[in-house]
Amino acid sequence: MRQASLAVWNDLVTTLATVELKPQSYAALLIIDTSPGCKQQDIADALGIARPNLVALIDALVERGLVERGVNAGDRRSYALTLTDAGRALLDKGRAAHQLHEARLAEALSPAEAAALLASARKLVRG
Amino acid sequence: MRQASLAVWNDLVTTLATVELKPQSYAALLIIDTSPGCKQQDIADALGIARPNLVALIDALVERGLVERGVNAGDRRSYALTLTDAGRALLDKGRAAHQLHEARLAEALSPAEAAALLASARKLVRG
DNA sequence: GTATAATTGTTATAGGCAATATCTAATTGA
DNA sequence: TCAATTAGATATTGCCTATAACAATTATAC
Repeated sequence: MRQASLAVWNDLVTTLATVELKPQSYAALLIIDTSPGCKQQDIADALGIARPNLVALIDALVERGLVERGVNAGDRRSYALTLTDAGRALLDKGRAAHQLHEARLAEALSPAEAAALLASARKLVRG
Repeated sequence: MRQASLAVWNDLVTTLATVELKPQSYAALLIIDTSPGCKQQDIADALGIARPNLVALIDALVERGLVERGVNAGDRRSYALTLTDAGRALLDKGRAAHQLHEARLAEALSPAEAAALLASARKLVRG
């Protein structure tokens, strides 16, 4: 099971790499797109990593002109993260790559199998 | 799915920790018990890790008096790894912990679900 | 209303795990 | 016999994550 998870993960990594994204960068873009103006902390929580390790990740996205650290009027401690046009464009490419990855999984597993797998996975996460 | 794999893995880690074993140490003991006199390389291959990283692992097991590096008459380059009595005793405790872990999984998943999960996992590893 | 606590982002640092390069000793094979 | 291969070991590197400590800002308690 661990091997399977790793195999799927590696496929996702290589697929996203075609658009110069890592799973974490892609996930961060997705979150910022869904919740514009969110804080870095929100992303760290969603990704399940510690705050310090997020700084470099966001740094890289800002440096590539994909994300902007705007000022948050209500709380000047935190940034209001938003996607740039370039960020939205790359996110679309990332989504396409992601779908490619999912399609590859669909070749290996029938829809019923995939659904059962996800259901079992969820039970294991809870339990 | 990645989260599920991680959750299961973490449960195994903490369960084995109660007998002072890591998954890799436990696996190494299992392999040596199954194939007494095997080489370090065999274990590295089985564990899927590089040879240099195995040295410290075996070092630790030898230092704890669980494993012995015997001479291999036929090939003096390699060691003939064997379990000591203490190693066999701890391996038994490890097996008990492992079964506890499996029992905990069985609470979350029915036998049919578990079988389906494993079948899907195998397909994904191949594909 | 001020003092204390908590939060946000940041830096520096350390630990765990895996990979590569290189070395010695020993074995195999042309 | 000499070159190539193999086993183990050491050193080094990189990647990812976690912790500690800090400045700035906000929230809470008294």
